[in-house]
Amino acid sequence: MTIKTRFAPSPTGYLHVGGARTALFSWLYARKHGGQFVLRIEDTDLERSTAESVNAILEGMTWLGLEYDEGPFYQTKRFDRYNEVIDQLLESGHAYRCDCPRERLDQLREEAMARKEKPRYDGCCREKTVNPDEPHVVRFRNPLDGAVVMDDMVLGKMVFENRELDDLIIRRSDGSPTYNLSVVVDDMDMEISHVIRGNDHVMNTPRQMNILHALGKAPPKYAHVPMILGDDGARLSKRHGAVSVMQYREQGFLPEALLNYLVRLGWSHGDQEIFSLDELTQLFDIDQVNKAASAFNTDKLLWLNQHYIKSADPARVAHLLGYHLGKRDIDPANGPELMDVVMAQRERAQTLEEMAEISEFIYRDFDDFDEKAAKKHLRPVAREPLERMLVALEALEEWTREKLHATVEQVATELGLNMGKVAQPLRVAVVGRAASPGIDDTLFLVGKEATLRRIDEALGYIFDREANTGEG
RNA sequence: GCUCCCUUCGUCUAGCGGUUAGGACGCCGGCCUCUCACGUCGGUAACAGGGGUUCAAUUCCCCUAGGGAGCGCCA
Repeated sequence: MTIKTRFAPSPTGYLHVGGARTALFSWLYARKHGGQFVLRIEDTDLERSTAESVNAILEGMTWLGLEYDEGPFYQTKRFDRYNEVIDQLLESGHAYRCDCPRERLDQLREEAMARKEKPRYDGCCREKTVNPDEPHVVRFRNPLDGAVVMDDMVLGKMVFENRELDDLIIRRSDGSPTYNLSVVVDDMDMEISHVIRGNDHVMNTPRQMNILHALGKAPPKYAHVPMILGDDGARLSKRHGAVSVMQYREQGFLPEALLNYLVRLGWSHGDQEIFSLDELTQLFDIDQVNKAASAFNTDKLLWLNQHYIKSADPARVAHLLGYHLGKRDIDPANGPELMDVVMAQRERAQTLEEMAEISEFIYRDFDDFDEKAAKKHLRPVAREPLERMLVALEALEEWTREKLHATVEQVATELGLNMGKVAQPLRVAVVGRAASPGIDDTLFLVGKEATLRRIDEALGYIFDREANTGEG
């Protein structure tokens, strides 16, 4: 059997992490088995589907690198086919027209709830003959007894009693097909062998299997993957911040980090945490996926992201960093080689956004010293080391890390101080705060001109402080 | 309310009848060190509860509790 999976989002919002993981699982499953992966846009809800959402989903898939072999298919372009199937069902008696007014349906629901029963359609029109020219919907004639058995690849064997199911609408009064009908037709026509989807679809499965059965087709294999919960264990929602995959890019995450994080939510391979896509296509399997929902933990994602920032090709990281610097109105061309910045900062940043932030000092003078840092390091005792550094650096002809390191070391030795006593005031003077890459890297990246200017500024600051407090 | 599903450290998880219940993130501490990090070493912390089955249950069964999903002319 040739393996074919699909990812079928509805374009009513952005691609979120839950959808992305489902897509990843489907993609991996297809890749692992040398099969095909299909992208299908489920836009039968004309009211809520938008072109922006379609673009956002396509963009998200591209960013993640989940390329599809077929599609994107749009259900709105297949209405004729769905109607053909509905008519076929009508003809064979597996479906019937229903003209129950909405008010009656609402009332039915309320009454059932009041009786503490599950709200279901009562089958009122099952045996009625409804005029096709009058307003009506088409319902699927679900079997009244018996049971549907689904052998789910993650949930295991599940049995649904037909009497728990009601006659679902498969064609709306406006003539458009509904979800449960169109998925069945599409999965059938596109020869999807494995339906991998979110847990929220479990209850649809027996209905879809019944429709398939009425059509005389064998059902595909199903795998219902658990939901992803928010940091707080509650259902993931907009309240949790970045739920859209593209927001993670904006925040400076690498796609491989997000993918690696997502695949470990519900799936594992022994104690291994880091997986390349190649490894995953070898190791992943859907029946090892957990049944229980899992909570999204941003701290772990950050850890993975830093791991990938550290191990990714610096040239690529540099390119990406350029984008994030640009968001801060910084033109990387007006500074050192971006690669040098990356090499100096990649062990200090968990995201590219953070890397851009902590690298600002390289490109422009800061407005104020960090209060705590200045208080601690820009004290009168630091005046002499800084004055000496100023002179020594001014005289330095080769602005290299080696020379810079030697200079700092020499000044420290001359004054009988340890490195820290010189490097820290110098760091605060040049960076504005107490944390930065090694002092030689820091000075190298800032450049001679800005370094001298900022040391001078810092000396002025110390001078003012001495004058004001009488410290000394 | 009804139907179905789930339940190991705070979080992600390993475990598939006999383990000092393992790893990872986080957190705490040591080392490294010019700062911050990185790295490294160590520590903290879990089988939801109750019944069975068994020589033996985290592992199998049942019940309870808690959590989730579904119950649309949404997907």
